[in-house]
Parts: sequence; C-alpha cells; structure tokens
Amino acid sequence: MTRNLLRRDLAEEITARVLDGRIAADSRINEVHLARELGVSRTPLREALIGLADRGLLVSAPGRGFLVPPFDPDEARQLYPLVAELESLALRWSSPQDLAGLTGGLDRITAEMTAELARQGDLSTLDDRWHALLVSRCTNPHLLRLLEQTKPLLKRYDARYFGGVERSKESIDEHHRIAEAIRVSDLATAVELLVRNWVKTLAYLEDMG
Amino acid sequence: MTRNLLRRDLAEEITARVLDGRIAADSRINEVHLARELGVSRTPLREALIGLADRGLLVSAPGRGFLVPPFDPDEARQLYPLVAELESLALRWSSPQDLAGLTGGLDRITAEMTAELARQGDLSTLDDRWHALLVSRCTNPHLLRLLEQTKPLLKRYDARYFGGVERSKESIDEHHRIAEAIRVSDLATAVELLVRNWVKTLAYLEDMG
DNA sequence: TACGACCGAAGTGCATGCAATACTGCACGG
DNA sequence: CCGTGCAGTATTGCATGCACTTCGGTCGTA
Repeated sequence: MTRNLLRRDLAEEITARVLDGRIAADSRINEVHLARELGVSRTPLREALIGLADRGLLVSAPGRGFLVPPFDPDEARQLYPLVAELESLALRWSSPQDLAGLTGGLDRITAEMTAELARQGDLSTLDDRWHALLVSRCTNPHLLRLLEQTKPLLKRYDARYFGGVERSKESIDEHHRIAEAIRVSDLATAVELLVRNWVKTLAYLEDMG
Repeated sequence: MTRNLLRRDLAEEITARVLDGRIAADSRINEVHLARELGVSRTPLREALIGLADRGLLVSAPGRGFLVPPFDPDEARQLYPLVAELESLALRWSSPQDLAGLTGGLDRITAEMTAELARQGDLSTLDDRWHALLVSRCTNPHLLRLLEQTKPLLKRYDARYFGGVERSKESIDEHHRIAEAIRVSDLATAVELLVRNWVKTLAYLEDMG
C-alpha cells in the first residue's frame, strides 16, 4: 500500500471542491484560509496546488498565488474532442481480447446507470467509472496519465450538464452499443461510437449554454 | 512579463540535468545536496520536483523522495507513438492557412539543421524547435500543454540517439516533405508523413538498442 | 555463511518563520 | 466624478526547524 502523502489527499480534496463549485470558478485561492480550514499547514497545501496547476485545473499567477480559471465555452469545445481522441487512442491501443473481457463490467455499470437514472441519482461518477474501465486495458500508461489529468478539467463542465434525462438515456444506449461492438471485437465501430458519444455530449452541453 | 518563480527556473534546470544525464537515470534525488548545489532552500526545490513528478519526468516514492525512472525500451515504444498522435492531432486542429504561413520558418530551421549537421553540431534542439513551430498554430491549448509535458519524457531517449548522420539526413528530408505538403495545404499527407517521421525515428532508436 | 534484529546517521514530509510583494481603503488633486 | 498616491494590512514565496521514516552497517545467532 502506498503510504499516503498529505499533498495527495489535499489535491484530491481540492479537486473535488473545484469540481462541485465549493471553490468557485474565477476566484483566487487563499492559502492561509484554506490551510486552516483543512487543518494542515501551508506547505503540503501549496504542494498540492502546484500539482493541480501543472495539470491545468488551476493556474498559477506569480505573486498572486493560485486561481481557479473561469468557465469558458471555448475551453469546453476544446476539451471534449481532446478527451474523445485520447480515449479513442486508448481503445485502439488495447488488445481486442482484453477488451472483450471488459464487457461484463461495462454492462454492469450501465445497468447501475439506468437504475440511478430512475431514482434521479448521480450519473456523472458512474459515467466516469464506465469510461475509466473502458480504457483500463490500454497498454500505454503515459496515455492513461494524460487522460487522468485531462478528465477533471472536462468534468468541471460536465458536472453542470448531467441531469438532462433524455440525453442520459441516449448516452446509456450509446454505452450499450459501444460495449456490444467491443464484444464482437469490432474496434473500429467502437471507436467511432465513442467519439460520437463525446461529440453529442458536447452538443447537448452547448445547447443549454 | 511573468515574474520568475524560483520553482520554475529550478524545474527547467532539473529537467535539463535529467535529460543530459547529469542527474542519472534510475537514481534517487537528494533534496539537501541538490538544494545546496543550486543555492536554494529545499522548499522551492521540492515544489519543482513535485511539478516534474506530475508530468512523469520523475516519480515520487512516498517516504523516499523523488526518483529518476530507469530507461525502459518499452517506455520509448510507448512515448514515440503517443507524441506522433498528439502532434498529428495538433496539426489536424490547425487551420491550413495558418499552417501555410509557417513554411518559411520551418524551412529556415531545416536549413539550420543541414548546416549544423555539416559541423557535427546539436540537431536535437533544432528538431525540437521545428516540431514546436509546426504545432504552434493548433487552436487547442490543452493539447499543446499535453505535448509540452510529454516531449521531455521522449527527449530523454531521443538525446542518446541523435548523432546518426544517415538518419539525420533522412529526417531532414522528411521535414522538407512535410513542409511542402503544408505549403500546398495537403494536411492529410502532412499528418501521414509526420507520423512516419516519428515511427522511423523510433525504429532507428530500437536498432541501436 | 546466511539471516535477522538493532542502532546511529541520513533524509524526507510537514510545520513554522520571515521578507518582499500585492491588495485595500482613503485622502487628495485634476 | 474619476484617477492617483500613499500608508497599513494581507498574502505570497522562500527559508528554516523539527519529527518520523528510511537506510546502512554491525552484531549476534542459527
């Protein structure tokens, strides 16, 4: 077990707060206040912030500390295709046999999603788990690292969108079709469907403004 | 102008040292010694190391500090295709007009490369500049960030390879052909050639062991 | 010899301290 | 009214200090 470093837990906690808005977009982060609130000293907190800034979730303004970047429609338009391409790549760099073994798990998550949809629950994290599982057989760890770094940036936008029931149903259906393509080892189709899944998600997001 | 932060300069310096081997692969980093050598305290040094670890150039071992990962042939086989895909994406996400305006600069760098090749100079940094210029018109800053993060990892392997004269000539020729494809707005060919450039570079690297 | 427990030194991870810079509010002048 | 200068405060960036973990070597025992 990896002994936990304070800075890692802090990075996780701060990420969660930025994603759900407890740390507002387009605001500065006060290190003293936040450190006090989290019950730690500034040192590991700063270390966490630096890591998050390197991943693009925060920006570092020399002399002014760290800022949460404002929401920017253009950024969403950039992030969704990027994640789509990265996941496609991860899929193409997985062996079809390994992928076939995933379909059970994938279907289980989509089943959970339909259940969660019925009770108006949180689909976002299930969607995350589904996509994470989908790319988990990629043999290129560096690509997976880039994906893990980029996903939170996207999730900042995704979080407000989820809740559209009709789109959720549609997306779940798309997940089913992707899993089916994988089951029959039709990787090309799976990739195609995956990209369309992301593109359509972005389209819905844009329609809401 | 961005006031310089010590941690940024340090990250740059440490990257350079890792790339040229002054900090050896497969070794631990001693924060006290390195801080003394660089004339700074451990705090900004650690901040720099954390950033580099987030980018994958170092790995953080809890309780044991930071390590320079060992050379791994598999890693090279993963990084080159990854960079090839990322650069291709950057090219596809550039407007052809903007790209056309780059050909002059690209040709100038290749000219410098031939000159440098004659006098046995350093081709690696020129190659870097060429590729950086090539993707500079990409409208997706996040993709460029990923590229900038990934390039140093690859360069660690690339650094030992450069020097093969015959491959260098070949690579310069490939650069010419890519620039020409861009000049006539044949993006598909440019992308194709670019991928092949990276693939062949990797192939040569593997032949040398 | 091989193996493991123990002990001192070394090193990391986190907390605290300090100086320089950036922000806030207000007075003043245009 | 708006902009400008200035003093005091707040905050960052870096240095230093401290406790706990890890590492290297030695001893003892099988």
